[in-house]
Amino acid sequence: MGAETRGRLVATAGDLMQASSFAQVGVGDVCRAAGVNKGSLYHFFDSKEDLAAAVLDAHWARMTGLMEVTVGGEGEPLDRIDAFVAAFIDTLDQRRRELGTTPGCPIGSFAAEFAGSHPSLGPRTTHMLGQWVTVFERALDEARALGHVDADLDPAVAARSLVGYVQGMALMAQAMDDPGVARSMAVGVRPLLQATT
Amino acid sequence: MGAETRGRLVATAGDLMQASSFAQVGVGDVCRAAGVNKGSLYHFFDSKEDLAAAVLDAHWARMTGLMEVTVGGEGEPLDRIDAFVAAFIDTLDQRRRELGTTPGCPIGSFAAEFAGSHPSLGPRTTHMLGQWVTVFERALDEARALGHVDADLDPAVAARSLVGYVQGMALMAQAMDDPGVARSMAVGVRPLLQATT
DNA sequence: ATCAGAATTGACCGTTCGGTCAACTTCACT
DNA sequence: AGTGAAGTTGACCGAACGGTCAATTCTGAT
Repeated sequence: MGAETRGRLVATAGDLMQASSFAQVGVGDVCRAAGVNKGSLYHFFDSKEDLAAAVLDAHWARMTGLMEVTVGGEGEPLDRIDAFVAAFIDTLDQRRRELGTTPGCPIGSFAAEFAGSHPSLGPRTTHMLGQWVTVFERALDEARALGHVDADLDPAVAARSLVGYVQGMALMAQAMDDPGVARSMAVGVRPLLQATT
Repeated sequence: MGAETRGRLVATAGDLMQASSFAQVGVGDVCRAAGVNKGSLYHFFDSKEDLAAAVLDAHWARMTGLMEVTVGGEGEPLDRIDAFVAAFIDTLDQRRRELGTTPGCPIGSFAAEFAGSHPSLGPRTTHMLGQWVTVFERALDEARALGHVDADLDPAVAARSLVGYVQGMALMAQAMDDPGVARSMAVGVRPLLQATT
């Protein structure tokens, strides 16, 4: 079945691109690493850009899955946000073991590479970050109704700040090649949200 | 004098690379935009990597300059940190006007692109981020001595969190192509530092 | 005025890139 | 068993890449 080949291509390309970047990884590299010929790759994908879009979607699917079981789970909203951050850092750890180097946030890295320069991939990442903000925003609405955060807090702004902070955590961990850096930064989440409990 | 040509090459390469990325910008692009022949570029720089190192140093020089007049200035330490953040966002605004698109943090963007994949540029960016953290850390030491932040606060961790947060601010602003996003996130700086005043 | 070295030119090189293609094999379905 | 689509192969293409180089011009010190 070709679906398996396609999946292997997406997974391999995702690994390579997360370990370095979209531009640094050639389609030849992906094919070699995946054990697939170039013609096959272009049977499944129209272009390198199309492959990158599939990679991005795969990353985003994993991210939304992570959000569902944490932010969308049970318990108090701020605890659920904490749970997401912890789980996110765990994936950093896991990916570091798989890739041999600490990656950044797959969404954020693509966003930084494509923003303002790539006409289709850039907006796609921007939209994902926007959805991400919305998920946090809903949890913060809930927390505000419960009085768990300061009443003056603007959930929309705070949610955006939180996504940004997570991006910064990932970037610092990537630069230092140590997920522990992100873990130490996690204590800043609650203060950032002006939690009152 | 050749120094001017060299400077124009660094400035042009800096603009192009900040608007997209190192890998996306070819030396031919840089030469064309700078009005310089390729041979001249290789008279001043050993390689594209060498050029990128010069670009990075130029960015870092501007950043340290910004830090000196803000964090290293007069007044209370937390106010000086606020001043830096405000000035940093101003440069985002200014660069957006110059480049036509909102850039990320020049240091952070390079760090994300090179970390773990480029043997000389990666560590260089990491070192810069480390120095950046140290500057904040000293200001936070001062703030702690003055009782302006919670006594339990670990200045080293908080300083790293702050640099990360600034990176996240820049990334979000870049993705949304709106420095206003970063400006709205600035209100999170004080809470992040657990300021008590 | 001279001359050495810096700066500049633009053609050129080998490689790698993203992408194409016609031919071949495998698979699902009747 | 037969058939058409899906999947696979590997050679191939033009363009763009980073980088080189011999030749030429500019420049500042003597």
